[in-house]
Amino acid sequence: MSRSNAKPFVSDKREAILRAAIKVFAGKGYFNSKVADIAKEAGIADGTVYLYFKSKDDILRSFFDRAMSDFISEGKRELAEIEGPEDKLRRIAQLHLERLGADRDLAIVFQVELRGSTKFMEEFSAKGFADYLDIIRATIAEGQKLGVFRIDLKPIIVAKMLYGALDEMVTNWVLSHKSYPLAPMADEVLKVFFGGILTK
Amino acid sequence: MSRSNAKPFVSDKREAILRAAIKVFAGKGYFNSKVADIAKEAGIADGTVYLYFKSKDDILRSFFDRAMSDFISEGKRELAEIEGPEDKLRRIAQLHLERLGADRDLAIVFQVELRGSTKFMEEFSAKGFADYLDIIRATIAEGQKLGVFRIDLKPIIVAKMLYGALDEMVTNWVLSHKSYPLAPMADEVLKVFFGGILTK
Amino acid sequence: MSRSNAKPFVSDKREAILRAAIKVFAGKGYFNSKVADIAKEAGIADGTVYLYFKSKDDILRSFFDRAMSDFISEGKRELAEIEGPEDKLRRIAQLHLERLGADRDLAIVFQVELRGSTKFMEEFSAKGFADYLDIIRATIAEGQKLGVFRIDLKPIIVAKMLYGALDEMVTNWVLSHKSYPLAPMADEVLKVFFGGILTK
Amino acid sequence: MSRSNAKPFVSDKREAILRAAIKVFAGKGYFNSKVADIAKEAGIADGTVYLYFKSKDDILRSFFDRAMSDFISEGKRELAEIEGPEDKLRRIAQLHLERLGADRDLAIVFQVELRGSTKFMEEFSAKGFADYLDIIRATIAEGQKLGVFRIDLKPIIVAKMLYGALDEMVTNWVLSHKSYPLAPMADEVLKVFFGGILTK
DNA sequence: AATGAATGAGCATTCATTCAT
DNA sequence: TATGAATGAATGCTCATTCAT
Repeated sequence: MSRSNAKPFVSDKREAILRAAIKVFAGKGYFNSKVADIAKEAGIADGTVYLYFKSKDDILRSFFDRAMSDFISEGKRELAEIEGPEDKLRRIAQLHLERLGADRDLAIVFQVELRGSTKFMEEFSAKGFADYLDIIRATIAEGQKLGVFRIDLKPIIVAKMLYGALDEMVTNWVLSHKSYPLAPMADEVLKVFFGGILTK
Repeated sequence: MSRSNAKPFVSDKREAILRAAIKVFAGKGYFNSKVADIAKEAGIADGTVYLYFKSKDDILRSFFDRAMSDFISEGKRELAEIEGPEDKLRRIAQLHLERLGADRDLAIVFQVELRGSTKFMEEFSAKGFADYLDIIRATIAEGQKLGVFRIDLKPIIVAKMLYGALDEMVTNWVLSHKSYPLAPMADEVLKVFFGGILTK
Repeated sequence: MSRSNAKPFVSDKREAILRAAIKVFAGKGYFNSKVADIAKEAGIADGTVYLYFKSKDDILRSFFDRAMSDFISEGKRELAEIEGPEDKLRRIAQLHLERLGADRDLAIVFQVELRGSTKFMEEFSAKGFADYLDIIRATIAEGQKLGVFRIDLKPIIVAKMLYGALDEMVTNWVLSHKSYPLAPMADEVLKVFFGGILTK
Repeated sequence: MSRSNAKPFVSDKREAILRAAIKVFAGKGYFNSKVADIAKEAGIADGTVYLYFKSKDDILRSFFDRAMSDFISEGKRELAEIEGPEDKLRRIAQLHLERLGADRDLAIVFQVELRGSTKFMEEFSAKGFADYLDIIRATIAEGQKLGVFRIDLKPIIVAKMLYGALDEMVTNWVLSHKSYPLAPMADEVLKVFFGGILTK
């Protein structure tokens, strides 16, 4: 019962293009990348790209959609097994930095290329990104209800803070010419996030 | 006592181009903006742009250089008059959000357009941005020495956290279709930053 | 026995562009010719030109390279079958004028457009042109060795003289609004060249 | 009786522009030279050029007109004092090479820049150049009438030959990276021109 | 006469996308 | 499906020329 006649290869080439695109976008930037560069990197002809994607735009969009929904579903699965809101936030932060820290090209595209136009940004923040932020927000609200987190804070703002802090760690890591592991920074961030910086 | 012999108009046109460019960049994105758009917005001929700037690139760069150095020098001036590190950080956060919250076009360019290419990003983060982050870091280190801030935190990471949190507030504000004042969020951020989110 | 599997069309378009370019350059001058003019003359899209040539410059250069090497190899082939140096020079002069006299556009580009910038001139004189002049020089030196030509003359100067004389015939012919056959002038030139103008 | 209020300064600046233009044209070619380059070389403002010349074109044209008429009137003056056609031709050849050999910039413009477009070429050959060629032709015809030159040669063709030979000497000298005196080549050319290259 | 800031038409080249094979 | 040659719209920048001062 071979699977070789099944449909898995359709997406194999789509996958290859996507991977090639990330590499190319990460290397020279979205606007400076040519479709021909992507095709060459993927080892296919220029025209073939258009059998799998509507446009250059569509590649970036598709990449984001998939990466984000992967990330979110993976996150939800992991979070389902965790009890306390504090541990949940910890896991979110760790996942965030682990995932991006494991693939520099992906991180570059997320932190830099995806931000390069209001058009993309608005579209993205309207999509998966809002979902992501909402998971954090809900966890914080849950913690407040349980009395674990301060009740005088607006959950959405706190969520943005955490996201912003993590995001900045990634951006700095991506732009830094030094090479250091990203994931461990999650704990540093959480130390402040949970306890504040004041001595008392 | 006429001012007519002064030479105030030399930079007037340069200024006009810069303002027009920010407006145009904010509206359609750097890569989608044509030099002709900027010229028309500034009410001058296309070629005139090149009497004041070397290239389209140079306009964005010049804008950033000036905005950043203005911001930093203004910040240093204000901070010089403030005593405690806690108040200093508070003022930094307020200035950050006041300044960007007062000019949406400027904010859009800072939050979105300036991030759109590793080339710009690396150049920018190497310049004024690093100075800015360093001011925050130094203030935190100062607070640690004075015993106001926890000594078990790495100042540079804490600085990035604060910056990242503020940055995220601005980005959300810029992309949001709702219209709300940005500056007040400084206090919300600081509440968490100073005190953490845990109840105890 | 179909030719449909042959690959004869690869250079057909390149050839067409080259021909179109010569016609356009001859008509309005290299600097006044637009790439779009060439494309239209060749019946292709503007961008297609760049599939076959690196730049507008490259078209002129390619034209010269090919014309010159064709000319030289044809000349060498013909000369190989000729015995005496006198007859060789005669054949060179005839070929020179026949070839250019047969294609006015080609002649215009050679006599006028190719001379329009020291950049081109230096490049061209460094290439095929020097080879051409050297063939004449060698033939003259050979004649001197055989005692057919005067020994008190410097071969390289005599070669330049002959070339210059022929060149001037072509230039005059190209610029003249009258239409007369160019080739017959070879004999006129040679009459003087061989015998001098003095009566004794 | 001072001449300082007379009109000589009008042409002083015109003269300066012309000189500057020759230098600039010789250095970078007519099409690559900017009017601003010429103005700077002449030490005046860009706009001032247009007080003395209608256009960039007009500068080149004016230069040629003046140089050519100077050359011809000087030639006629000198020739008037010479008796035999043989000596006349010798003097013409010497003057030709002396004049151009004495001013490399002028030579470059004459040999290279002036040839760069059929437009210029046709105009020039219609003007002073035809006069120049006619002086040579007339001298040859005169020599034929006097029995000094062979009667079986067409004077106009012989004139073009001499001109072409001299022209080639100048072009080679201009393009050569070696530095040698040009004027002495006149005698070399004439040796062939008068006596032919055959031993008998 | 002289200036030089301003103009704006002009153009080589690129590259996302198409389509005949 | 896959190809890659062909397309042609799009644009940053230059520079001859003008003109208010």
